[in-house]
Amino acid sequence: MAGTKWNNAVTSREEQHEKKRLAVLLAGAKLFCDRGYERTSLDDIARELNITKRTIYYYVDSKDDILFECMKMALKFIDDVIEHSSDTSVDPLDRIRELVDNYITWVSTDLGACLALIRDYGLSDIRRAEVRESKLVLDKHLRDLIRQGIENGTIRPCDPKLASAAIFGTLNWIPFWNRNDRPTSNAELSAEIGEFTINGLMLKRR
Amino acid sequence: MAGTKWNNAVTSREEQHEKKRLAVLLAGAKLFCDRGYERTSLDDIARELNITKRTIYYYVDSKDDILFECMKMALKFIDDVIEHSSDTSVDPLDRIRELVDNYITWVSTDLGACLALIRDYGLSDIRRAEVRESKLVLDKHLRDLIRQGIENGTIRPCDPKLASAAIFGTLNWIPFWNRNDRPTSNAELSAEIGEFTINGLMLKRR
DNA sequence: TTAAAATTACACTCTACGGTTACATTGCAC
DNA sequence: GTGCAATGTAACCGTAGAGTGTAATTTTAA
Repeated sequence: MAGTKWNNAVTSREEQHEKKRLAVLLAGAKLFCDRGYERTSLDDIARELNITKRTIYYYVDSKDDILFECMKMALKFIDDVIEHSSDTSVDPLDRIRELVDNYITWVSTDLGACLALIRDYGLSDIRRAEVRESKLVLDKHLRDLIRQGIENGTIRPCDPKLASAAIFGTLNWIPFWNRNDRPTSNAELSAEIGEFTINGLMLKRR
Repeated sequence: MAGTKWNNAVTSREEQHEKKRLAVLLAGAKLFCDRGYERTSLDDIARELNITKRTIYYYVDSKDDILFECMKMALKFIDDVIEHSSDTSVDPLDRIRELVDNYITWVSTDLGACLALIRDYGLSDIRRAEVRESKLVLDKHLRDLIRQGIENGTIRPCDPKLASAAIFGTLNWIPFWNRNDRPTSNAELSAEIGEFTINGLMLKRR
């Protein structure tokens, strides 16, 4: 029964446990994004998975945990993004472009959207600090790239902090308007939003 | 006593009533923005104003009402913005610039920030539709300006819908990161974010 | 086959909060 | 100085939802 409900291949017990735990977190992420953290009950999540609330507690300790684990997973992606745009032989502007593309793809998933859509009010102070710290790391990274581009001469002189905020604004805003039945494709987002941000940074040739 | 608490000048009863009602709404807006709608209790709002919950109900019918009235007030500003950028003798790009500046100023207030920060989940279907409609009107207006700029030749060819979304992204994101003890000034925001958005739209001369 | 793991059923506690009420009290406006 | 508006006090109700305890049942890896 459980096998069919959770739709898992036959694997070791431990693997299955991890998979099911993940399913709980993902269902949470989806619902949190769709209707907000506070307005999502554990029964909602249970219903989404065709299980009982009690089972959820078999995999996580609390509702807060679900949110926090989602955010932690989402934030782990940041390492990858930074990694992917850290080849110093590539022009900063191109590295920014790649970062933007990766971020667009990520923020279009339920897990990624959590970072933009869900405020961190519900988290404990320590956890909130942890989340904010991770976000700040990425922000710092982008600011650095912008700074390099300015020195480089490819990016117009500007305040890297505010330019970074502007870019993350366009990116984080995507799930606010693009979560619907007929979302704009990532390719299109990348083409238009990507172009917009790069253009916003670029030096005008006169 | 009431006079000191609410800090009102001596005026007619009706005026005072309206003023105090407004104070309730503004206090609500502030707290909703600071800690989220769901996490703000009516007692919180009452405490903020040094009054009792009972008094709040003397001015509004429900918590929902507070949010809705805040949003309605915030959205009324949209008419002004559209009005202010409707002088067809001015270049579309300049009109966009003015719209951006006005929006930055507005979104930096508690009331304006409501529009960006607070999701409309809590509202009834009718009210939510009303809010979304108003937002859409502004969105359409910006898209129009962009379209005109493209025809004009001052704005590079792009999808007006996505360009508009990108711009509102940078703008709406401001209260997400700039609500703190030492916020970046509107002037600076306007200079940097404004420049960024305009630059993002502009045609590059090669 | 079997023991452990996974899941359910379900009743239950506890708390927070929205919303309401009755009544008393204050104080302004005319 | 009287009457109404405004506010306070202090209960109270109802509900929703997080989280728990436990026993029974089903599933499944070994």
